Amino acid sequence: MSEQDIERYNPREMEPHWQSVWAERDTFVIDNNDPREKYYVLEMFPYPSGNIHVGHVRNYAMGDVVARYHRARGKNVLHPMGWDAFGLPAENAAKQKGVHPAEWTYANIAAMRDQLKLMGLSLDWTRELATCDPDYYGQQQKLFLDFLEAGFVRRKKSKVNWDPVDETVLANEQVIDGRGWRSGAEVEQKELTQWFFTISDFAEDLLDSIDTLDGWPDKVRLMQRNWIGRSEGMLIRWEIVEGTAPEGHTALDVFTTRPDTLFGASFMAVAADHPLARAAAKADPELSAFIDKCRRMGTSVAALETAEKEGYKTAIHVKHPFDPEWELPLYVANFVLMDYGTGAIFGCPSGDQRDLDFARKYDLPVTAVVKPEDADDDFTITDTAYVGDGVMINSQFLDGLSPKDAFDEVARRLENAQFEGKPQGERRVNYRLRDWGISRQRYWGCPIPIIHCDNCGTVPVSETDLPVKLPEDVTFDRPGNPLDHHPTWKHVSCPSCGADALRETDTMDTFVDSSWYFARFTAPKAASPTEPAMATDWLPVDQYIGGIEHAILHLLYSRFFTRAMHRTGHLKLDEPFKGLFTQGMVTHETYKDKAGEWLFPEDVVLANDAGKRSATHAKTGEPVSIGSIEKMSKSKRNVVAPEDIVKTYGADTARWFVLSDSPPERDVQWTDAGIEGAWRFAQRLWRLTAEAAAILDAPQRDAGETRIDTAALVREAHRATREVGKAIETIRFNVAVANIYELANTVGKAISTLGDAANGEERQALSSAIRRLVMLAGPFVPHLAETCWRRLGEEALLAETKWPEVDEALLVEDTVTLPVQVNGKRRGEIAVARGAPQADIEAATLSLDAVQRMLEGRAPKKLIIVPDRIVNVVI
RNA sequence: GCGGGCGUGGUGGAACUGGUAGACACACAGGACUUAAAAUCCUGAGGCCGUAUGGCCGUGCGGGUUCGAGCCCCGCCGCCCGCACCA
Repeated sequence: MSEQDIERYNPREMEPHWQSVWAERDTFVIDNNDPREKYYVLEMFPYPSGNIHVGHVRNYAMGDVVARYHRARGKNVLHPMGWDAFGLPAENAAKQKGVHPAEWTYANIAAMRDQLKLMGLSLDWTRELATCDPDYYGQQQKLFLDFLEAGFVRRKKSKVNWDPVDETVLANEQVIDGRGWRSGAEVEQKELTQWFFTISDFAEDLLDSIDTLDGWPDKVRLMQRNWIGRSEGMLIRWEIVEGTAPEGHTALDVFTTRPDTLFGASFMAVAADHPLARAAAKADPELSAFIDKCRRMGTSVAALETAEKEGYKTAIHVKHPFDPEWELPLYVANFVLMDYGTGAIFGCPSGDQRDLDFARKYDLPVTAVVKPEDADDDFTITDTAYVGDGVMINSQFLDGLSPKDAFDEVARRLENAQFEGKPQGERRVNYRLRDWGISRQRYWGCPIPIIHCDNCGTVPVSETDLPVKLPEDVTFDRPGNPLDHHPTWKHVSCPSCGADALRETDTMDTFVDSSWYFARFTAPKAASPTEPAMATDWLPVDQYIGGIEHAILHLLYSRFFTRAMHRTGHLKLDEPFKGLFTQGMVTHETYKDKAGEWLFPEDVVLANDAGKRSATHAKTGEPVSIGSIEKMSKSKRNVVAPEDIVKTYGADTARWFVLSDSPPERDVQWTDAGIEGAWRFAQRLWRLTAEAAAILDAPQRDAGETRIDTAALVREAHRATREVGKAIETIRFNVAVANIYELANTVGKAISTLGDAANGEERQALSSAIRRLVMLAGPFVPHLAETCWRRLGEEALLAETKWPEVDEALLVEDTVTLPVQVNGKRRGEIAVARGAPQADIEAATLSLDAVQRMLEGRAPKKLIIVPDRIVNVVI
């Protein structure tokens, strides 16, 4: 057959064709009543910025492979797509371009939907949702009200992280290095009344249940554990020496994880915002000034690291729980945090470096209370605190105990001691996890359905009045929240007493929107937040795929939401995501011109001269310096546009490239050579199919000799089927790709040996192998595979065809090649029958030249035979 | 500081449960086809020595366990990530 007979595969023609065929046939629209086993695969939904980037391509290509594979395995697969559509960029666009956030957002969604559709993803678009749609956020308001009623919502005054540029509140986790995660502005402390979800009440369950999430990466589980931050300790009540503290303050509660070091205490310290500090400051201007100074202290890493431990000594003293004569001074200290534990500590300088630094600065006593096992009895602390295990010293009745036993002894005694009608100490588990503040002073978010009435306080909006819709006529010409500036929207009458009242003008953190969308997808048009029966059928999500940047917040919030929705009757499970996969980023080289300006890859011409790479500017011809490989970002201009790639090479090639080579959890580097390699493979798969089809279409060659090892060809096809299936199931797409290549190589060799016709046996083997090759490639390059499938004479759509079975019996070879080692070094190999008797293997081994040479006539000391695996001769 | 991960050819990476290290791909070199180029196909290749049969070395470094270690153990080095004044 000549070259001309095989046209090149043209994705520009075939990709839209198959996409319209799938759409017309509703191939990917699911039927809830389908009795087959259900499988839910979900990729983290995108923010509608207006453009799909290559990272999205990789994320959605992965999900699509999983979806198409499981569909081929005969499952009813839910694979939906939606838009995380609320958020600040829409308001920024409104400010900068004068376009309404809704208009901007929906235009972006339309553009991105078109781009996504180019990729040929097997999505059920009938379930599409956008969080900015009142149909969605109205249901979210319903959830809020149900949570409020169930006690999962609190309103409290709290110090908040205020972003002065965005004029909004940020969650602790949205503050990175003391700066707003979006604006980058230095965050200030401000006190506001805020709405909170009581996620901290769920801390224990959220922590313990991590153990059950065995489909999650260990790394993410660990990150969540650390974030929740459980620590076991004691709450100890210290008596304040009468007359030293302001009226009404008689006790100081302290949380400690080291009650064993109680006899090493030399001072007490409270946070600047501690009620006792505030009370004392009223009569002490100097203390008041110190507290102000603490508040002004930045929260940036630099500020924290350089800030010296400082304290202000108050007149207040407390009594040691085990010795009423022992009085300790109370400091207000800048390193004590108000929102961890009780905001008060006892300082034990010998056992804590911070306390030691503080003690040295203020000349406080340092008593060692734990000495290392092997230290002398006169063990003392100089400039390093001892935090390790050992033996208690200088601690009266605790002397000689281990710290752990000392802990128990202190707990026992203080639990039995009474102070102000309560035990003086109690065992207590403390969590680092704080409640989730959701109030945001923004327009483009879900309104909090609450009305503030002077008579009735905070009144929930009646359910029949939901959704509380965002007003459309808003302006962004001044800073702050447009809802607050709106002339009429916030003025309503109280649902309870009818008096004039005000709407809550804060909207919800956008993390709320993404905390339950996976559940909404199971019944996206339901009149309630979920249809519990549907949700029960589909959830948990079998495979969730997204970026590692959401390892903590989004996933933790979603876990909390699922629990809260369970308790309010919307769901019947606690854990939303059975399988989780966090994929790596897409990176690209960076380029700079002589002036140090970043350059787009398309403006750079690369040259490779015997391994030496150089670059010049495409237009000016001036030299360009090649910089480091970085995550693709607009600021560094090291981006490629998926649309351009799809136009040039087609979606299949892009999909194939982002899934080849690099393990999915690792970063992948985008290179021209890589995408061209993928393009070549696509053409090769098409050519192999066409060549195989030509042989199969040709008249059968008369039964003559069989020129290829047909058994080996079929075996390789089955082996590849097994390996590719295994690799997809374990999300190792690069391994799947390698196995597809191997099969392609084998098929290619067979075709070139066969020429243009084959005998019956050869035809059968070739037909089987090429069909399997196309089927295995299907989830990765669906349009191309569909085209090949048709070329092979198949009538049905590949997308509706079952995954091939693996005949394990075919994979067992009759003879095996055993490597033969001498003293652990490979010296040769023998071919024996599978399961051959030891004696045969021994004989074959000993007759090897290499073995005989090494033995020099001696008998081997030992002969280790691992059946069907390896032989090792020990001399 | 605390916690976790990773380290394999020129490059991305494979390697079952401790059993032939380097699959597969990229880049490279040589060859075929072509007026030429592109495309395609074939061949080669971890390093060192050797014409070759072959030998020695080799998975960050140093030790150890084992018939056998990329994989297990101990001690280092380097890089990456998460958390970080959390009592």
